[in-house]
Amino acid sequence: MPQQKQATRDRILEAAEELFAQKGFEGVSVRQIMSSAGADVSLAYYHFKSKRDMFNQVMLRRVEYLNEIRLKALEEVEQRHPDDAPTVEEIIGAFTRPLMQLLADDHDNWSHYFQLIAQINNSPDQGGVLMSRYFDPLVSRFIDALRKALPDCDEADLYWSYHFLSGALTLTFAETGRIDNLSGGICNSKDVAAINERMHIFLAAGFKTLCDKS
Amino acid sequence: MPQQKQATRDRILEAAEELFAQKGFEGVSVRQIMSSAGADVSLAYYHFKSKRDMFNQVMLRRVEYLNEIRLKALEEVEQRHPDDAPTVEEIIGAFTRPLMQLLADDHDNWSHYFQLIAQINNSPDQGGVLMSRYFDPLVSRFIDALRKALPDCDEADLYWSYHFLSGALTLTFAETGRIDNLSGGICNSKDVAAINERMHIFLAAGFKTLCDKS
DNA sequence: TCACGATTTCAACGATCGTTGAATACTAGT
DNA sequence: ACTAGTATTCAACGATCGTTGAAATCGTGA
Repeated sequence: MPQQKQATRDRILEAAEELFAQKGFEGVSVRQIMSSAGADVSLAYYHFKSKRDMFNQVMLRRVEYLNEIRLKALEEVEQRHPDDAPTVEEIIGAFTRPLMQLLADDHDNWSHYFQLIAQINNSPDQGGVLMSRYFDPLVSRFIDALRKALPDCDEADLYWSYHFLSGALTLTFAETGRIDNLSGGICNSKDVAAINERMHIFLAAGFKTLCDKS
Repeated sequence: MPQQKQATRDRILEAAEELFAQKGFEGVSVRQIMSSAGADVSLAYYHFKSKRDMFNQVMLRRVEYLNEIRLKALEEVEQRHPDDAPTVEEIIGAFTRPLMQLLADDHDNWSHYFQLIAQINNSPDQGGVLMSRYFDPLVSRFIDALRKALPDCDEADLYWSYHFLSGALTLTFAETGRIDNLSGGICNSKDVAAINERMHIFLAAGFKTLCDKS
């Protein structure tokens, strides 16, 4: 694809990503997206088949890279343990820290993408199929690692633990500002460092306790 | 309000609740809601000021009862401990079990309301202010109880722990079916008993571990 | 039985929606 | 400079959106 066309396409996708993340798929019109991208409405249908196709391309644009760096983080942790299994904290850290790092770098507007994922993960309509489509291969790989770290864990406990992790993680992505209100300013939704210090500790404790309950 | 009018209003609110929960505020038209309620479009504007007002009434209809039974559950737990503080597990159980009980009873379509809350909690646009408006007084009351149960806990740790709890809880409400796919059928999104056995264990462990990390 | 107010229906408003085909501007190779 | 194809703009389609005012129907007390 020529450089210029690619640049326009990316501008559209970035505008779409931000607006979809804020207002949801139905809450934004193609006109609003194209206006925010500084282009004519009908140009959307030169670059994409439909609004839904545009949404799919927004998702696809980043998901491959995301799964790649998280898999690499897991492999690095595993290579540090050639004989035994990594700890639960290490595995969960490999799952969450690459994302936190992208947020902390404040590059390429990753926060918008994560906000979009937060909405999708919690949408009863299509959330299940979309999240499974994009993330289940990677997640299964992480669950395999966790199973080795928790060899006596019941399978259902393992999956439910991941479910709780997923909820905690994606609410963090949403950056709704609620914790700011609730805590009276003690906490800040966008304080990545504060989250990075705490999330894997909280979640690893949940995993270990639930999976040892028998 | 006359009985008949109230009945129609409730039919509209129930249809709106279900559709808002599935598709979001912008994803559903007033015509769809009224058609699902079996009434004329313009009747919506006899009973409500606007679509947004209808949405607010959907929220308000249940929130008072919800906060009431959860507060009562907390007070019961506290009365069982006249001298010391309740355990973290007990407090979190008082926070989550009344909701699980409503789901288990399968009465009055509470699942739709909870799905709606899941979406709102994770919506970057208005999620923070809406959740704070409806739930922060009750949540502050629970955090007070947790502070007593964890007297050495850092304030930020306490609030972040609640944040992770909130994410895990509301993703459970969403019932997206993702855990069904991911686990290959081992887990079921709607299996309230399975959740009830696990959630408070996972979350209480997170609270206790994070708040004792110092 | 009648009348009156409360509830519901009918018909339509302007605005905006997603989408399309034709016309225009641009860019690269000759 | 000319041309061919690529990228963008213009104008408009029918459908649906939230909302409204007036007409019709209903239930109720006189």
